[in-house]
Amino acid sequence: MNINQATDYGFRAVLYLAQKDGREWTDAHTISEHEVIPIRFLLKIMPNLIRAGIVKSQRGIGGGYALARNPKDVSLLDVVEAIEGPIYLNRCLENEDYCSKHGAPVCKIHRTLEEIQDLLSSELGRRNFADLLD
Amino acid sequence: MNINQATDYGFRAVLYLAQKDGREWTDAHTISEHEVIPIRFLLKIMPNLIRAGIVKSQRGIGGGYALARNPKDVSLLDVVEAIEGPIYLNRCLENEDYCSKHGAPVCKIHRTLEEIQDLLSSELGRRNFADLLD
DNA sequence: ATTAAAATATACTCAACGGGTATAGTTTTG
DNA sequence: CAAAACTATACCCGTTGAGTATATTTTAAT
Repeated sequence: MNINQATDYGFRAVLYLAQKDGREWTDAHTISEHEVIPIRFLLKIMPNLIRAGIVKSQRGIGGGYALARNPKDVSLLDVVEAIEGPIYLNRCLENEDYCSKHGAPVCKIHRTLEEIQDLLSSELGRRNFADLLD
Repeated sequence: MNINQATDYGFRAVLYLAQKDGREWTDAHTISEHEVIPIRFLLKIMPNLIRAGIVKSQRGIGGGYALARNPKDVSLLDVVEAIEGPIYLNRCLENEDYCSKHGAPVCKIHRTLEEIQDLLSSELGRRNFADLLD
């Protein structure tokens, strides 16, 4: 029950870019050094943030990455979902077929976990990267 | 970011026993059939619940499992922790050494995740198995 | 046009974990 | 003592996590 390392690196990369406030390109090497992230791993993670519209990139000399949106419009949930996909506390909340009692009218455990999952999502959605800037 | 299958089975086994309200022993075979849990896997999971003091067992003819406490005194968190161990949203919340920026005075991301983790724990702690009984 | 600096795409590795199964043993009661 | 139960330990095997390697493409400066 936790976020993975890639997501943790993603948080830190986004926070680092948020400090620049979209003014300039920052290359992977710089992010990697400041945030202590293995560079090849970082380079694999970044495209996920780009596909999610959180970050933009520029190739070639002088290129790098920058935030694509205002820090206050990027939530922790955005980053988690960009890297790990949607959050499901229990796999039966992803697909009912996973429930071995599948067909049982409504599972009380299932519903309770769903409530907690919704709470978790909304809490991650409330925190944005502007709040995280000192 | 989810609970594992063993924990889901654990929830269901405990809920099933809660319905019996500690009055009698229920053997693994019966739980396995009613809750559609592979019996050998169930037999591996149960000792975790026993070590946590949630369930008690009796060997021999007529034996089986029963709740060791009142259903209202068993929370979802109790079962999660019995089977998966403590909840850590991020591994740096388990041990600071996992933070590659280890030594950074205080990480804002770390602190925010901790808040959310505490919320999640308390929410899982609030729901007990008496509530889950129809 | 060429070169160098960047990101991108794809594939690979390797250990750990998830989800189970198998075998052998112990306790209890009849 | 035999049968019914739980217990302990060890194995299996596919997937995921975390990261590395190689080759390619885009871009800007010269």
